[in-house]
Amino acid sequence: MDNAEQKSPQRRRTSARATVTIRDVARHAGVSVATVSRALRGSDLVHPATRERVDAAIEELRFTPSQLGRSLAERRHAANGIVFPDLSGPYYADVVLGYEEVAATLGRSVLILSTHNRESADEMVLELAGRVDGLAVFGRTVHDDVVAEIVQRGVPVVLMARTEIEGADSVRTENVAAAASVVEHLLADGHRRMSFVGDPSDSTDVAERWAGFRGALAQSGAEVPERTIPAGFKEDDGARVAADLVADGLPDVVVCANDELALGLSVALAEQGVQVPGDVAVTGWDDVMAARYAGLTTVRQPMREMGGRAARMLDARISGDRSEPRHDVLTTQLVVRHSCGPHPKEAHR
Amino acid sequence: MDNAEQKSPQRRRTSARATVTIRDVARHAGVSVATVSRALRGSDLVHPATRERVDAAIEELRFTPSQLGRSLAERRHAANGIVFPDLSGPYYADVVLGYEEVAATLGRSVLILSTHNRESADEMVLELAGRVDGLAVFGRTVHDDVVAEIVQRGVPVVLMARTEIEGADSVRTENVAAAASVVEHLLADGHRRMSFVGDPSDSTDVAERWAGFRGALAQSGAEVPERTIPAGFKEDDGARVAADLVADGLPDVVVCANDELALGLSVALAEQGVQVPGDVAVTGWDDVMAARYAGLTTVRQPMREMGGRAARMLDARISGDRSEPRHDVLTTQLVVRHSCGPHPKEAHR
DNA sequence: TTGAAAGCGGTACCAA
DNA sequence: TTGGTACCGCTTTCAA
Repeated sequence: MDNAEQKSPQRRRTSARATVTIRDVARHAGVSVATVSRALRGSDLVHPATRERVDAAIEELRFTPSQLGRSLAERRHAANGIVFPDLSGPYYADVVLGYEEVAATLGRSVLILSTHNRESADEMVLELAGRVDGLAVFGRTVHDDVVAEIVQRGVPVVLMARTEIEGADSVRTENVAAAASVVEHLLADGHRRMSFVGDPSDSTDVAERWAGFRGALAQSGAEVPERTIPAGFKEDDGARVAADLVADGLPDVVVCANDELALGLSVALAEQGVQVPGDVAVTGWDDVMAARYAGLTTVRQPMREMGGRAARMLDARISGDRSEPRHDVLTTQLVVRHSCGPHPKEAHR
Repeated sequence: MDNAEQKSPQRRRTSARATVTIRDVARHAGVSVATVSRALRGSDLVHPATRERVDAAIEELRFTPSQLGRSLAERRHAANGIVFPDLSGPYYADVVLGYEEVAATLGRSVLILSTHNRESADEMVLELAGRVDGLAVFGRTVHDDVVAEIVQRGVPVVLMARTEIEGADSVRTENVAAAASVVEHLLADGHRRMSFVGDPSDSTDVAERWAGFRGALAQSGAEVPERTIPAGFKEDDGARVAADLVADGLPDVVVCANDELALGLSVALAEQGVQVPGDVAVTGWDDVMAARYAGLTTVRQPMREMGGRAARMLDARISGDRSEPRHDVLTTQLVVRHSCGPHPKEAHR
């Protein structure tokens, strides 16, 4: 009894406590915290009458259990993370949408992190990994060893649009065959001289698209460009390419690594009096909303599904339903629009 | 002494502990947890030699401090939340981008929640509120009383694109004057009969746009429609409106509550042989990427800045730098493009 | 059915 | 400079 007295030689730091805790509820209801906890969890080891008293106390005190205390005790965060290079652009937003949607359904909150090109990206990701039960990592936002470190800590990781890493799941979209189908379509339309805009060292996706592009051209006997025209993923990058293209002489087609690039390029070309597709055909990748309105031929990717799939894969790992890694590849689809119209020479025949 | 013995009548549940704790590090380094904690926090009350031993132990054990333990002790989450009706569409993505960017800079993680139209939205938001130090809430995703409840719990809230609530900060964009400038521009182009598509009861933004629209028309002496043509915010909603519009007779202009609506409407009209802007002019709102490529006249809103602003407002409240609520209104800008070309009659003069 | 108490993994006060 | 230890708020044995 005097034990209780001895127990608090140290005062509470704040005399007026802001938050109502489970202990307050227990005291108010005249029961132990264990009972309150049980009532909270809906355990059937609580007498109905007792439960009523507890509920009343909870109501009266406007008590909300602390997620922190709960998580610490349960040793789980009930939250997943997702890491992006950059949330701008329509592409990532859709993936996050799918991810969040599924995660929410599974009772998990979602923490997002955009690494931009911050120096501190690695640390930020490691920090994030300490706040979640599972982590989705997009593209080359994080170094391989950081991912490995996270996996080793026991946090399930699913990689999106990135080459596989030991111990981590992955979801990607099909690129090689899609690139080939783009090339084949263009060839059928009479186009021959094709350039590829994008930087294969930027991402696995671009590398695969470039490989598929070259492969299909080689197989058809058409001229295969030595290298890509390097560029980022933004409209501005496309605009910059346009200038060089006009100066160096136009090919029949410019296959771009993504839609924003293709759209920026097209606009810049038009400003310089180059007609699309009349003078040069242009294709993109992703099928973002603007591509539809710009009439851009592109490859549609199931972004939202990719996000959802990632969330589900993580859930399976977290809940222990699956332990072997899994690697999914989602199919993509060529969407032919106006920007790749038949080559003039072909059309004249 | 025997006290220590008595202290563990209860075994650890897991014999092989997965996670390395601060106690392990302390033991390994031959110091107390207090010292490890100090070393961790970079306190200068640690002897260099001691610090070295601690660092070595941390390194060797690959110790990472638990965010949960830390948060519980520090009584702060170091995380902010943001609540959306729906993350789809380019609009919200940009706001999140700005929010995350600033929050990350301020050392806070970001939890996102899309309420969609889930029944359980209120509970989900309340749950989220328990995981963060501050919360940004978008539009009418959450009932007023839920917001009030969260504010009362002491969690700073900033409302975005929503009418003010006692005790919460807010960031909005200017709507009334912008709507008036749209109308004035259209009037100057010779358009007279204007319809407004959107549901004012959907959001504060739409209500204000509708009010500005009516006000400007009334002031000009032009015909003021009795009511809006109700519609949601998606392309599909626009398409549905198109059918009715054609059946009921076209006005000179259709002013839409957002871009997606306007774009969906335009496409559907074109499919029915109605020319934009020849037969009817169309305007949108937001200036999303697709609007540029579709040549849609619209009102540009600083979405990204709105997100960033919200994050900063929360930070000020959380850190106690400010206690009185603040309400920011961001300026918007009319962007004239092809879709609202001069009215035919006007053009012929 | 209930309660006491030992965690979960840190932080920070107090005393040494 | 350090160590001991009482928290932070909740969950879950174990015993009654």
